[in-house]
Amino acid sequence: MRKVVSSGQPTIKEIAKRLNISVSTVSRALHDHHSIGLRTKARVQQLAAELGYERNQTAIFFQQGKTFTIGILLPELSEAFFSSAISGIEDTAYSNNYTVLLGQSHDDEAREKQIIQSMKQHRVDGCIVSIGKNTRNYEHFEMLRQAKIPVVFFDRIPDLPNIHSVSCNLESGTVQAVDFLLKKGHRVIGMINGPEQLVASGERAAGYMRALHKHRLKYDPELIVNADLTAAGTAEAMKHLLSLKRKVTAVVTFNDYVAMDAVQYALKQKLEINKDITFVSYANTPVSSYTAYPPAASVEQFPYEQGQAATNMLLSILNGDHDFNDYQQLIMESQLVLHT
Amino acid sequence: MRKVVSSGQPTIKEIAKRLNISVSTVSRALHDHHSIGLRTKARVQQLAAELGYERNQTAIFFQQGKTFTIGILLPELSEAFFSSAISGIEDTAYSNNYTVLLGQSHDDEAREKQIIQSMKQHRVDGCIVSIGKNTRNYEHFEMLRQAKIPVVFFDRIPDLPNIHSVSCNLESGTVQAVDFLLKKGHRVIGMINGPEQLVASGERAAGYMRALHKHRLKYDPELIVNADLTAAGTAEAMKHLLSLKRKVTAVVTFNDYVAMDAVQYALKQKLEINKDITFVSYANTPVSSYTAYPPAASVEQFPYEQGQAATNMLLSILNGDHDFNDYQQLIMESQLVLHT
DNA sequence: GTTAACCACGCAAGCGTTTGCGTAATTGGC
DNA sequence: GCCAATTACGCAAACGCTTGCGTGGTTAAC
Repeated sequence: MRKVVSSGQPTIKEIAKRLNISVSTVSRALHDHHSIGLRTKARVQQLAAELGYERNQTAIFFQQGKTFTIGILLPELSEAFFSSAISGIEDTAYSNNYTVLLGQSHDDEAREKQIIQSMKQHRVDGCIVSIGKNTRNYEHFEMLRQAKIPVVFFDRIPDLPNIHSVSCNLESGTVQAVDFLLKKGHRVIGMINGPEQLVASGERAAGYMRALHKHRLKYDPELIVNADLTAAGTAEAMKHLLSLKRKVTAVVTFNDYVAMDAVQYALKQKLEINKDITFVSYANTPVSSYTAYPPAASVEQFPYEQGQAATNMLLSILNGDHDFNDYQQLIMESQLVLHT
Repeated sequence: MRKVVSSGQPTIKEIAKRLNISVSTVSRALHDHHSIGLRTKARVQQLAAELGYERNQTAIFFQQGKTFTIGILLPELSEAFFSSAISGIEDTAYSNNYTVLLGQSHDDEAREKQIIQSMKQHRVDGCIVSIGKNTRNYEHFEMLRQAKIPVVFFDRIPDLPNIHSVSCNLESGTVQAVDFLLKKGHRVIGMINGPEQLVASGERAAGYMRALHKHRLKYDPELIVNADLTAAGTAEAMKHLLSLKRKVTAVVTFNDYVAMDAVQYALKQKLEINKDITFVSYANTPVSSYTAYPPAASVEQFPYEQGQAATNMLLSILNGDHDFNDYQQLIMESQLVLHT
């Protein structure tokens, strides 16, 4: 006894039977194929409309081996930076008739792997991913490569050869940030950086050093501390910086959230913000404009635009606009935004 | 000349050929079917592992007429309230082996329709949607009903009979909010409400009136104004409220963003926040804790939990735990959170 | 020794669509 | 009036997988 799954949705076969023609003719008529007569075309299209026919995408996906779906894997959907990025990705995917499959890793490597696995099984055409901050092992991305599913990394990019990526040039933004502080007279500038293995952390550190070098100042390794981006980690980092002999008067923090946490810590230590200590950070989160003690400046990373760019890159790869081995890395310019 | 789409991915057929057994045996072996001998099971599973076999989900989706995918349609992915909700939805979908297809309407009715259409074509098993604030026409949801695709509405719920929904009891939260203001001595309390057709707006208004009634105060219709949630609309609403003869000393705003905009307007009018005028709002956006002039209190709506609840409801419907005509509406309690 | 039960597997249909190829019938050129 | 091109359509395979049914072979019960 066959289970009837039909759900009433009319199929191409239905139309064919009613019109007494073959399914192939119906299919072609629906696609406006030139080899179908005008009369039959019209009849088919009219009946299709009447029946409320809708192509069964799952059948087409299966048949074509293409899903017009892109998978997007992010650490945390609710973080402002990433949710802006999602927004940019969805917008450009949508206008190119692609849909978006979503997954969040919560910075958990195991979950990251499972999601990638799931996306692979779903046969997404490509992926856009920002890796978790604890991810050390990249074999799941290697599997995607073997399955010939292209992936564009963005923002949090793994340290791997031969990948596509979109990111912001944080080094130049950091130079701008440190320049800004130096011009305001600060000489002992701390930095609360992120986990060491993130490329983004390396870029921040590099920018920091380049700016110092430009001004012929010497670099004190004690001033850069790698934290884990939690409130507790930030507090500890601040504690370290404030314990140094040379008085730290400004701190560059990994992002606006870290900045806010750092501000909280500083306030507890009875420091006056923008007087005893000045903060500069990254992300330029919109809310910081409403904030009591916003960082004096923030490096805008254009998440929405990064999302757009990553999607466009992925789509052009899917369209076969490039050689398979032509790995692209788009680096957007970040920009320091003053909040004074 | 047949195009080779294979992409090298091994199929069930491959395994069958190599082992000289039938595809059905392989399929059953992979599913641990009892009617397959232990020896063959082992051989199949080992070879599958060696080859890196992975089931082709698109084929299964097609064959089973089920996609294990839920569509989620929201006005704006980057809004904090919704991105928390997404997070909750994705988490519970993930732990039930469902995946999530994403779309944002940008509060545009036409786009909302297109996305629903697209999800229908993608044959999602069900949908979770929060409607756009301008949506007046609900025929696209009627189409989903006809296609027997269940949909759970949440937060922004249309005024339709026979729907599933998850929402927060804003009326009680509003009563708490107005009570709070009344106890602080405010007697002329304005309200910047949302678009009239939103159920959420009605609930806020009802709560407002109920609180007044409880305290035997009479209700002045001039004090409630329906705005469009833009900064400009909020400014206009504030202008109206401040122009009234009776001096408004407190305002309940539709959400934290409206509150922030209202605060900005009040500051421009040289009003002192929490002295000349006090704000109470909804959403309890985390950032408002960092904010310069946060609302004195905010009604927490638990977006993450709402997302979880909506997903659980949808999954239980998909599991056939209910009659088809057993429409459920879950109403969660909101809770006033003081920021003092 | 017959029947029944079970075990281990193969056959083949079917899900809805696309598409290469074949085949009539009509048209046009000379 | 013959060949070629064009028009209008049908046939059937293929995509990968699941599953109802059938079929030998072995075992157990009476």
